[in-house]
Parts: sequence; structure tokens; C-alpha cells
Amino acid sequence: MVQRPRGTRDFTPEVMSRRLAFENLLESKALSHGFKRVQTPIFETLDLFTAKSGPGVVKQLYAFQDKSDRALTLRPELTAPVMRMVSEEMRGSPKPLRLSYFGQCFRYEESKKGRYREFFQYGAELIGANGPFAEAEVVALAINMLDGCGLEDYEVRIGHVGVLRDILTGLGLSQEGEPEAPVASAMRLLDKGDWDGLSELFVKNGIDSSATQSLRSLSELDGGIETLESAREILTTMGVPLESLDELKQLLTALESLAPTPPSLKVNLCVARGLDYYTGMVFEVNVAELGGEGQVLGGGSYRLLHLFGLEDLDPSCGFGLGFDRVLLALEAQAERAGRSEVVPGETPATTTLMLPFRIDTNAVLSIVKELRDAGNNVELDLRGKNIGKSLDWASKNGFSNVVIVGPQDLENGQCSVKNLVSGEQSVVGLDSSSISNVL
RNA sequence: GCUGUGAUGGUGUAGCGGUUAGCACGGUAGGUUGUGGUCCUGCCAGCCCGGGUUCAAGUCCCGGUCACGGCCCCA
Repeated sequence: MVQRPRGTRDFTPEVMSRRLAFENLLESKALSHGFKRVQTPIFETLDLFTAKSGPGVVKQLYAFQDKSDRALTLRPELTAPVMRMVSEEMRGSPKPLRLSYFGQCFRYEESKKGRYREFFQYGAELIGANGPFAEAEVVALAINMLDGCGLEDYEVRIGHVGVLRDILTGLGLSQEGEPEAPVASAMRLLDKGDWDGLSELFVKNGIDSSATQSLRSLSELDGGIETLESAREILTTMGVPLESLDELKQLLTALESLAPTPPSLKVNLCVARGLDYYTGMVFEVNVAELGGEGQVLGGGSYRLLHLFGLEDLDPSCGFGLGFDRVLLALEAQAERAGRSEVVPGETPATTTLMLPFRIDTNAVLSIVKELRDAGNNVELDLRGKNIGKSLDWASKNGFSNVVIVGPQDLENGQCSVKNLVSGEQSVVGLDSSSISNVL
């Protein structure tokens, strides 16, 4: 038996109707915020991703040589391809750009629930604008998407790498160094909450251990916008500039107007997202019930466009949404609530079966066409069974109506339209508009 | 990268050394010369793959594959 490669999935019609509904929902949210969809190739040159993430990523890529020995790879994410596309196709487009994207990405990793080798990402990038309002627009889109699909019990964590960087350089840590700059090491340790490791790093760099305490109290601030006042006090005693913190406050204030209040919004200045191209606001969304793979969305302000000779567009801001993970969370939540509809609007439109019974099928074909042209979803019966079996089949296949046309109907110029849900049946004229009226 | 659990028709399961491998759902063909979601009958379809132990392996052992967990990492 030939089976699907590890970490990949097939999507049956039932599953696809849900996925399409979800994609459409995200798409309409993106459009309502002015983000226009783009698409880039499934594979790219390898150096696009090594330039962004370093040579270490290669072991996680589906990288290969083509027949002309070009080094290529299936894309592991979509931000870099979109940046590349902007530099190749949209240099002359008026800025800022609001772009959205959706597609599959590939990573060579151990697969498990919520983590696949082929996975789908929906994302948005706001390019060529920065500052609190740009960031608020991006975060607002993210929250509006999650809220719009009915996700519950998610936690949004917002931090600011700029604040963190100011603190750490203020303490005297260097932004240069091999193999890893002390500032970057500290941010990584902070993100993980490794306080012992952080103390050790500070001692090694001749920094007073009281700094660890201050950072710790900063990280323990737990709450929304109101915690910024406490943060301000801590930063002031540490002698750290407050500009970044003020920006974060403007962002959060704007967000309160632009998006619904999430189930949980936490300001956490120690969120660093582990990636060194983030420069300002960073945010991520977690759903606890997904367990270890609970992060469903992440993003922030970053500097990447300088890699393509577009320094003036840095920093930009964006996020990626884990399409599969949000769907898993929605499914889990729907099941817990005993709800059959997982994604709003996933229920398919009503469909009608045209059932010619012991007559020449040709007699109904033009009616089928007219019904379709009028916007109805119509399927022509191809099985030619008796009526009982046909109704049974239609019912099992989710049809909402059956149009029965038998020899007597043909003679009288009429037909029976049966509603399979209510069981009611009416006799109407054998023409598309009469039938349409009762569907 | 480390580690745990599991794998029987399309789906869900029973069997745990010797059975014609059972059941339910499903699919399909009928019972019915124009009315289903109730019933009856026939048929379709399975022990993940490769080694080993044994007179005998779906069942025990080893390896692989795949899935699902817990760390690490990331998204």
C-alpha cells in the first residue's frame, strides 16, 4: 500500500468545506483591514532563507538541487518570500503596502498533532510604515481574525524588544560578540525564563546581580495596559529610556478601539520571540488546550527588507497565523461545547437533486442548466434507481431538495419538489422558475 | 535531538499462541413497475512492513514505518 509521506495530510470534501470557510473568513477580515492577497512560489532559492535565518536552518528544510544544480528549497515560511517579492515586483508601488498571504509551508521536523511537515500559514505584512498605529493595525487584524472565527480562551502576549534591548544595553551588555552577542543571549534566556542562566551571564559580564531582580519583577508584571505604570517605575529606577514603553502604551490604547477585547491580554516585556530580526513590538497568541504546540499566531516589528536593498522600508510589521492549529483549537472547543459547527459559515449551501424517473433524462437537462444559472446548486441523478433508494441516497448525501420528474409529470407538465429536511412536498410546473420558487 | 504509548476491513471495535478472525457503521446489489432517513437478504472489504521464537504467530521477541503524547526546538 502506497501511503502519504510522513507529516502530510489529505483533505476530504467534508474537511475542505471547513478549511475553505475558514480561509474565506480570514480573507474577508484581511480585506476589511485593507490587506490584499499575494502569492509566491512553493519553492525558492535556498539562499533566501539562509539569508534570513542563518545557515542553521538548512537541516530543517526540504532543500534540493534541480536538474541544473540550482540550490532550491520548499518554503518553510512566507515572510521572506513576500519580502523578496516586494523587492522584485513592488519597489515602485506606493507605500505602505498591506499584503496578506496564505499557503502551505514545509519543514523537515518530527510531526505530531498540530505540527506537520506540510502546514498552512495565513499571514499579513504591513510594509513601509511603522510606529504604534501601524503596529496596532496589525495586531488588531490578528485579534479580529481570531475573534471572527469564534476562537475562545486564547491569550495574547505583547512585548517590546526595543524596551528589552534598551535595558540590556543600559546594563552594559554588548550587541556584538561571537558566537552570540550577549544582548541576544540575554533575550533568549529571558524569553525562556531561565533566571539562573541570566544571572550567570550577568556575572560573567560584570553586571550587578540586582539587575536580575529588576528584570524578574518586570517579567512578573501580569496584566494588561495598567501594568505599564509599574513597568515605568522599574525602568526609571534602572535608568532606562522610556520612549519604547510610551510607544507600547500608544499601541495598546489604539488597540482597545480597533479590536475586540481578547479573552486574555498580557503585557510581557520579556517576550523576545527568539528571533533577532524583531526590533520593536512583538506579540504571540497561545491556546492552552493545544498543549505543547499551543502557539497559534506570532509576529511583530522586524528589520528584514535591508536584506533586499530596501533599508528605507525597515522596520515593517506582520504576523503569521497557524491555520492548522487554529482549526484544531476550534474543533476542540466546538466538541467541548457540543457544537457541530466549528467554523462560522462552514455549513454547505442547500443543494438539489434532479431525479428523472423512468423518463428520458434529456427532458430535464435544460431545466438543470437554468436552475444552475439562476444560482442553485443542482446535481443530476446518474444512478437511475427507484425513488425510494434515490431519496435515501440523496438524504445521506446532504441534499436539501429533490425534484422528481416521472412519466405522468412529464405528461402534465409538472414535477414534485420534495424537501428532504421537512419531508414536505409540493407539485409545481415543470419549468425552472416554478421550481426555483419552492427550493 | 531525547523519550513514552499505540497500530485488526473505508470507519469504530472484539479476539491475545491453535477460531472458517467476530460485531457495528459504511459501500454495493436486491426484496419494491412512483416516495427515504424502519426492516430483511446477498455481496465487498481487514490482522502496518520485514525478520525471529514455536509443531503452530493477528497474538510473543527484534528492527522499520506511521500515528499520538512528554521534553528540546520552533511556527
